Amino acid sequence: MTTMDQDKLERRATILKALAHPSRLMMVDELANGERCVCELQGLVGADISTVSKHLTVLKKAGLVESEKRGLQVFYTLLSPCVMNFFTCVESVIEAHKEQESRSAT
Amino acid sequence: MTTMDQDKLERRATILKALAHPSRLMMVDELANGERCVCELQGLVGADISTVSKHLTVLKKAGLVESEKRGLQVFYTLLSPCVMNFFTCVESVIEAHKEQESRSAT
DNA sequence: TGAGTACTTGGCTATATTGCCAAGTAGTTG
DNA sequence: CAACTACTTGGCAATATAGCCAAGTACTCA
Repeated sequence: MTTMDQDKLERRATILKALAHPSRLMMVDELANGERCVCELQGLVGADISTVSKHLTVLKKAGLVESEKRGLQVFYTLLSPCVMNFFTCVESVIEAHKEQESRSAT
Repeated sequence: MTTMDQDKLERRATILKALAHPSRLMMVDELANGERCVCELQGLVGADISTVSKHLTVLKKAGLVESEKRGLQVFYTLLSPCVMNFFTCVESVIEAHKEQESRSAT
């Protein structure tokens, strides 16, 4: 088959969508350095704890993180550090786009 | 700085968001094989041509593709084939998530 | 057990995204 | 120039996402 399965595309899109938010990117970046509790991530992104919790649910549903409750705290772990490799490419897109824009502005 | 610049996170999110749609993923996948006109991409995704055009605008604004008009047709080109590398990681997330789900269902 | 902490969920509003149709633009060709 | 093709844009309705507050759950510890 030349075209890709609709189901497969949707699952891929779900994962990319989960990453496609500034706060969630910030949390993923932080989790790349090791597990963090929700309160630590809240301190980082500076939103309501319920908002942070919902963002983490999005990441979890996508299969990007897992959580473990220990005592009063819930610790989140990044399951797929390979997503960090995305950013080299993403940055190159940003750089190329900047150049492109300044060229067209000329 | 330990936390990342808000602006940088937003630009990253914009690029990931641009990719985070089944139809756009399908188009990017197709464009990885070379430039395509809008009509070819329409045939692929099977939506209204205006819908396809708007999806392409999203990809273009993110800096992922560029367009060139030649005669009556507009040809789109993938500017950053490195995004194709994302999918190896994305697939591993999907696989790991499946296992995780079947484990927790036990 | 009762108060407190850490987190999740429900409910709501505001905003963004998606996709269609209709209308407009740009290039081609008789 | 008129009709046609390929595409883009405007406008709208349906749906999804984001974020806050309030309420609920789970665990701890005096």
